[in-house]
Amino acid sequence: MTWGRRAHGARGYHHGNLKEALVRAALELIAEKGPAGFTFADAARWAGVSPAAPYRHYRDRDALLADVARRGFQLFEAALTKAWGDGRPDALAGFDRLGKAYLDFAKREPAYYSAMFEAGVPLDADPLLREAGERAFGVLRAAAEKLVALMPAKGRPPALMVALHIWSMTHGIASLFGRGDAARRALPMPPEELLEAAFLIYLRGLGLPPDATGGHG
Amino acid sequence: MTWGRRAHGARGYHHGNLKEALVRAALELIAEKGPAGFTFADAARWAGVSPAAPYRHYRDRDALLADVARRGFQLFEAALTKAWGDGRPDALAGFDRLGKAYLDFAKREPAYYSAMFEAGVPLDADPLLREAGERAFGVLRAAAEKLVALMPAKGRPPALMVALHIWSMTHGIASLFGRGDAARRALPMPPEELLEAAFLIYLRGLGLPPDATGGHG
DNA sequence: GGACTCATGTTAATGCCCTTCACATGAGAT
DNA sequence: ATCTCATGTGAAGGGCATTAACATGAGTCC
Repeated sequence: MTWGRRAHGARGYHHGNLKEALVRAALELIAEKGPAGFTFADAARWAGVSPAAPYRHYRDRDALLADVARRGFQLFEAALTKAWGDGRPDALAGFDRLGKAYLDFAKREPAYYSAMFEAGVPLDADPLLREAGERAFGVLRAAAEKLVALMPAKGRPPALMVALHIWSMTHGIASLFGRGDAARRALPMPPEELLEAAFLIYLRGLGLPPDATGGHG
Repeated sequence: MTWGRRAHGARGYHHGNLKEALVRAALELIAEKGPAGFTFADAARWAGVSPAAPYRHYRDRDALLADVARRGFQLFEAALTKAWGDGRPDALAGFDRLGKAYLDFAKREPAYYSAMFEAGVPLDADPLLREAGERAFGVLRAAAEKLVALMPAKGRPPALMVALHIWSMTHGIASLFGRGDAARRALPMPPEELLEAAFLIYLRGLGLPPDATGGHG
């Protein structure tokens, strides 16, 4: 009962910043027990308020989850944008950082990642959520545009398709092997290496200049 | 209350086949409301028994879910094995069927697929579950062995890595775009085409004989 | 300053679900 | 016919989701 009244700056009757506290609580609880084992009442308890208080800020548990997912997509977009670094010094290097940033996000922010991709949050639930997700994907797509521009125009694949391939591969690896949790499969190599090798093979299949790939995997 | 007493062959006090009925109920309910919106009590109601009855067959809700996942992996393995067809007439054709069978399973058996990959069932929970999952993956791995055997020994990639790449890519596509549900993203092309194109590019990147790929995507 | 208003919290209450316990039933063994 | 045990029932305790009625206090308007 005395956990955070002063520590977090909470006051007496009114919390003052309950919405943010609920989001933090959700992240803690999701990271701890998975998206399924997170309850609205838990979040309220964690924030030090009564079980009914969260309803003043979120319509229901799913709305809170959707908000967490939306914030996650924003952070995700920022991380991807930073990693891409406008494709410098070249698109290949940028792509490599992009993939690592994706896996890194899944590993370092498993709670956000769960909410974004595994919690079964319907994207239609919130237009803001859908938009945030599409903006994050937009980074991948813009990167793919620059990547295919390296290729000779003849036989150049659609950038959207390339972006979807990269996304699928990376998400597949993150989803199957991404977290060190006990719930996931074991791997004979780190996920980053698995992904990097896949990138190199895929890019070679696209006909990208082999000299820029730094040799072999 | 009268829905299935006779229709499903259930008797009076004793159901007679409750375990199977619970599995079917779980599949129905997961398909309908997702793995999260499935409750033990619902399954009991669906089977026409009291809420306490399922506990005679499963320790708890998660155990039922794990059993559904285990059965799913068995069906999955059978579907993949059949699709692979021992790599005839060649490994490329077999691989193509394998990918389609993977997506097809995700689409036709969303309830099984959810339980297997998205319900957060810990693989450690049941040794039988883990084994079933590994046997299903074994089909992919055996196929990858035959595939890399087509390549010149020099620079031949590890078959396990190839299997993991294929698995990740396919799972990524299935997970992100696989089902027609409203909860998933829209695609400018059917997932099967997206996957097939990725296969072709990836195999070309591996240096597989281009003439066997049938031209381009 | 004092009263008003409204966002934000609380308590209480309902209904559902999870889980366990004591008890009931009936199918198969002796 | 009786015994036994797997299987099912009903009731009960505890928790969560959700709503309704009420409480608090921060900001606003005189």
